[in-house]
Amino acid sequence: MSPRASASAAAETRSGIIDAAVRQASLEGLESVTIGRLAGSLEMSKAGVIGPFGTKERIQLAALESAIEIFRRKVWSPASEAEPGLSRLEAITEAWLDYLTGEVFPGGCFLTGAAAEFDGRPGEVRDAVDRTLRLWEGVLEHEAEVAVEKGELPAETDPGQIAFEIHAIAQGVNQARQLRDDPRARERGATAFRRILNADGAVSPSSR
Amino acid sequence: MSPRASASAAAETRSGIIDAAVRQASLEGLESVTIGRLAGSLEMSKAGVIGPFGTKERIQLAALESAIEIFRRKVWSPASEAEPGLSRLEAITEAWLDYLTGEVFPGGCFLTGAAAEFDGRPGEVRDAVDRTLRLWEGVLEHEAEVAVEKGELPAETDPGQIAFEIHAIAQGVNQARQLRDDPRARERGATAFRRILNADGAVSPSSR
DNA sequence: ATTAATAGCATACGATCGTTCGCTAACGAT
DNA sequence: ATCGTTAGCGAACGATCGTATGCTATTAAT
Repeated sequence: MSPRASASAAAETRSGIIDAAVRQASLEGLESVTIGRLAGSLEMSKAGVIGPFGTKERIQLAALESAIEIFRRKVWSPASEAEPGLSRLEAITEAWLDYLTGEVFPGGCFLTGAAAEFDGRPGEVRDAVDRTLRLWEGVLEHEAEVAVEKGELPAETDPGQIAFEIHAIAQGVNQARQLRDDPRARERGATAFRRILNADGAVSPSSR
Repeated sequence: MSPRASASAAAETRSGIIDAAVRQASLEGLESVTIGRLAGSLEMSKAGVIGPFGTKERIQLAALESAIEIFRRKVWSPASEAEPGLSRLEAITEAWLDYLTGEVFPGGCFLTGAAAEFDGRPGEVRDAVDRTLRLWEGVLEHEAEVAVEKGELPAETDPGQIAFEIHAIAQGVNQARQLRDDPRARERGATAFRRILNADGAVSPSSR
């Protein structure tokens, strides 16, 4: 059924298309990615672009998946090496700020953009974005839970609230950086994160 | 030069088009507003739709302006009756939560959506969004300043930081509500606002 | 050397995009 | 009653959209 020999020739084409789609979507949104413009920027025919995917929506889904993978590599991977709990949360927020204020995507956080773009439309893209953000906020909540269990955050802390606030601040940093090119965006985010994670009355001030 | 007699016949048509554009844009974004679909939903011809504006971009700008006016009426107006300073900030956050979790726009906060949609494109729409959000954050910052002067917030408070965090939380509430239909969105936002405005060590606990 | 499979191209399709053009009704002023 | 003004329509334009179809090279296996 599967001629599994060399998947490299076509696979490179495929990932080239995805990369171009991610770049285009990061700036103008996933809906504005166009087969014709992809073909132009890749110097291919339109048929050659849509061929490996079959449908524009599947190109969008592949681009989204690729952007998620980049997020995971840039934010989760470095933080996953920290101790679970508060220090991992701190590592996440730091890596997240790097990601948001760095040059990862030319047009800002891909997920945030896709969330805003598709929150009013039904479809697979919207569902995928929803699933991903739910999962990520679940990760944040879990780490906050661990931090509470370890006594690194006050016992009465609501982990879901921590997750919500961290995620909201990240959205604020992204907007400040992308729309206003605010150079203080990173510092503002860092301060807010500190305020969220150093809740007054933390039990053991022996952080680390 | 101006036959200023009755501007009502055409003006009603114009505002009907704008209303339809706002509705459409709130769900699918300003770029996805289409002359043809506007004409369909209004049972008019395409020429009749674009006529009063001349250009699609001017329809977008008019829709944006209308949405800004709605925001002002729903959020700023009620809050402007409160005392400047902390109580006005509290009134703003409360009205903002009403606005975000109510039925004002079918597709969530128009400004936030437009900001995400246009932060990667040049043009007048982007500039207008930028100007508006800057202005609004300036209002928040000013009220925080007054609150500091009045001793309602600690003297070392950074008003810009307060404005940034409030705005970020609003973005988080909007996403939680629109993408995830999270019923706790409002409560999460309210809790976060409380945390931001009740900074530990507030000087005069005689709030009002 | 021949064959089978595959990558990608050229072309074309119907739909829809934003915009333009001329026309027709209706209306207000004289 | 006539005439200018104007709101809005019908139709058409070139461009571009997503997608389908067949073909031509190239490659891998026999």
